[in-house]
Amino acid sequence: MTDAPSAVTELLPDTGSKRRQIRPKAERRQQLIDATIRCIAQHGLSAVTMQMVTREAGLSVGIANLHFQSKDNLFRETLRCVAEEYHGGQIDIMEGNDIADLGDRLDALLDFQLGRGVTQRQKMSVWFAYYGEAGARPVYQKIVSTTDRLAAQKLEALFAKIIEQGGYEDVDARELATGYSALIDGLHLALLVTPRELSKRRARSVARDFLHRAFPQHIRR
Amino acid sequence: MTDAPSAVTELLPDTGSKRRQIRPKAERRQQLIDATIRCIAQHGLSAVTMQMVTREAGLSVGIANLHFQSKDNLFRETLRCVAEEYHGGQIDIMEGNDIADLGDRLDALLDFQLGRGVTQRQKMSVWFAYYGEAGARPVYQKIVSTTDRLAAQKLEALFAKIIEQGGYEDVDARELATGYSALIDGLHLALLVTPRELSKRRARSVARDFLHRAFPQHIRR
DNA sequence: ACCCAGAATGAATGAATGTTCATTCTTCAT
DNA sequence: ATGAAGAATGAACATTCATTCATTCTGGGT
Repeated sequence: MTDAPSAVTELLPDTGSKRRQIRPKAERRQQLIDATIRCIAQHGLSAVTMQMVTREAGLSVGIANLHFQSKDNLFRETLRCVAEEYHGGQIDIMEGNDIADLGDRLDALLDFQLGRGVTQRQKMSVWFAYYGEAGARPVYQKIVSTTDRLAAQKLEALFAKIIEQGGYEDVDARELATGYSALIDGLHLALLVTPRELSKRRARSVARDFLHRAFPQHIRR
Repeated sequence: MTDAPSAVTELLPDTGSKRRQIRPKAERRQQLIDATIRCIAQHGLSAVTMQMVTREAGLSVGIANLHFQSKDNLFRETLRCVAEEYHGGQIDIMEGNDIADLGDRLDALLDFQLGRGVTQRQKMSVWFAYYGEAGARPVYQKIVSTTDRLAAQKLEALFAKIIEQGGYEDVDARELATGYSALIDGLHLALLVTPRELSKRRARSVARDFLHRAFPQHIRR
């Protein structure tokens, strides 16, 4: 994210330097996606223009269409990027075996979901901006639901293992996984819309409470 | 859409009649707000135009600015309308004394929140379309949080009464109310974005499960 | 030193959209 | 019947935006 100007390219600190830089396609794409995320967070999806994005990226207007063909496509790819980062992070924690204890693994998941990385206003804004349009745009639904389903399955599997290990009665893994996912989404929403009413600290506490009530042996209050 | 050029203009009663109707201001305002809701649900907030809304309402383009001054204002009023309907409905149930038993009252609340009226795709779409922009638009945040806070207080009070009545230990009313609200929001979101994965029936079941685990004597499985 | 593939630019273009307002029409009190 | 108040209309206007493309520039290969 930090725009380190590639080592010691020039002696001048690049103040207003308009020297044209040629960079590989992949790098420019990421640069534009990052700028799009910042713009959506600051101005809202519906107010974002191509000029805004390219200026934010420090590039010219033409370049967005060069690398993404259209605004629509740029927005789709941005959503895909955010979705993969979020769901990918969850899946890594859930299926990685670097944390042996199941309770600890669940804790790590919660930390990821409500920790610094994900609950930055920027990322949350983007997330819900797209949800807001998803009702009318099947494309967005598809992008999200593809990765979403995989994460949901992993979560259900983790819950099932915990249920088995703890010998919990009257608890359905699928039902609980659905509830937990919804709870996390709802907390993200509250953090975004009414940050005054809910601190991140309390959000974590609320989520832990949910897990504690379901798996008292694994998650302590 | 079918532009029937009224072959028999005068003889038919009013099929495709373009007779100008004059109605009181309040009625037209509601008519435009309803049309706005339908448009947002169908096309997404960012794609809605004034022409779209006024055509949907069966009126001319100029009338929106006559009654709402600007598109921005029309959108604000639409949000206010939806927010008041949702939060008002909840508050009526929670503070009304027509349901004596607290468990039954909670049940009624759940039915309202996940029942026909609220979870219509139309209303949900509008709801989240605004949430999506809320991060960048303080005005929207304010409109929602005003009514939201009141509903949250009522819910907390209801939970507190139930906790007292049931003698539940280790349950904090505020914490639980926050969690329940977040859960409901999250379920709405899931119903909107991945309706294939979650039926309304299962959403209700998930929410009941949450309440059952907290208040086993009041809410049965 | 030279060249050229292709990365980058930004003025120009055309389409779409919010808003205005001169005009038309409806209603109702008189 | 008549007139006035104001509700409703929609063509016109100014603006904004996505997209294009002729041109410029860069860096690596020879």
